[in-house]
Amino acid sequence: MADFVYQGRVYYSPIELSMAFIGGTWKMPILLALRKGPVRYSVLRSIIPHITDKMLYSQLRDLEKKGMLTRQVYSEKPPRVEYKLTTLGKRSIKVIDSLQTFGKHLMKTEKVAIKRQR
Amino acid sequence: MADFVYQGRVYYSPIELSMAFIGGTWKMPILLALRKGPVRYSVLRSIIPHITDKMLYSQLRDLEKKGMLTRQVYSEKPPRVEYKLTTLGKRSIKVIDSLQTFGKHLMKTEKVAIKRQR
DNA sequence: GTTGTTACATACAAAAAAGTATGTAACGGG
DNA sequence: CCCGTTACATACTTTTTTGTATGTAACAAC
Repeated sequence: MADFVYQGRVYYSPIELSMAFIGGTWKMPILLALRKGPVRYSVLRSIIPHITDKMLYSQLRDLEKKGMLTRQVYSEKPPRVEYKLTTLGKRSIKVIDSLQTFGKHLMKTEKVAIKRQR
Repeated sequence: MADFVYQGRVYYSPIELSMAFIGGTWKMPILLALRKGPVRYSVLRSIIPHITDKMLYSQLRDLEKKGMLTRQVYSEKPPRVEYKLTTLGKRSIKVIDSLQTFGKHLMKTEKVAIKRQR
């Protein structure tokens, strides 16, 4: 497989390209949060544990740029903005489900300690 | 989902744990290279494009530590070492296939430019 | 006895990703 | 008129990941 370029970066394989679309700490949690339909910015921030404004904002922009989701602004008094999966974004869900299934299996079989909440 | 700890690191979700096992630039190419059976160190280095000794070595050690593969040493004159998937490693293959399928789809539909070899 | 092969191993530097802190604009409520 | 909410936006720092360069030990071939 020959190397290729996407958005100014070099990739060595289709897998690497995949990871540019759904990899990193926050893209998959964001995509999963949108699987049932459009969700507001503030809701995303509240339902995704630990995420900060900076990461939510920058990952949403990146996912939008890559065609994984669309941003819809409603001109209301307190502004309302909703994010929604595109067809491509929906296609990524089955891949993410596969990763999640594997991760749940690991949690059952590996030495994983539940962390106390505080 | 509560946070949990594995090998001294905190994870927020099963997906993050999955990525610890197969994520990064080199783990998936290595695992795929082993799908048909045991492969020697030198063969891995020659069939995985762009990988360096340092990355191959450190990723093999990490995958071994995580129980994804086993290392078998044959005491021969020029030493021979073979790496082989465990049951867990084999289980990861279907997840990686899913990512690869998604990546191939992206290559067909996104603005991807093939890079000239040199 | 110099070079080559096999399979690592490590020091150090660069690059990429993520986190912290702070700010903004347009309102609305009290 | 000060505070809170919504949805960003940016500067800066820290952490993590990856890459570069170099070295080693045991032979074997020439």
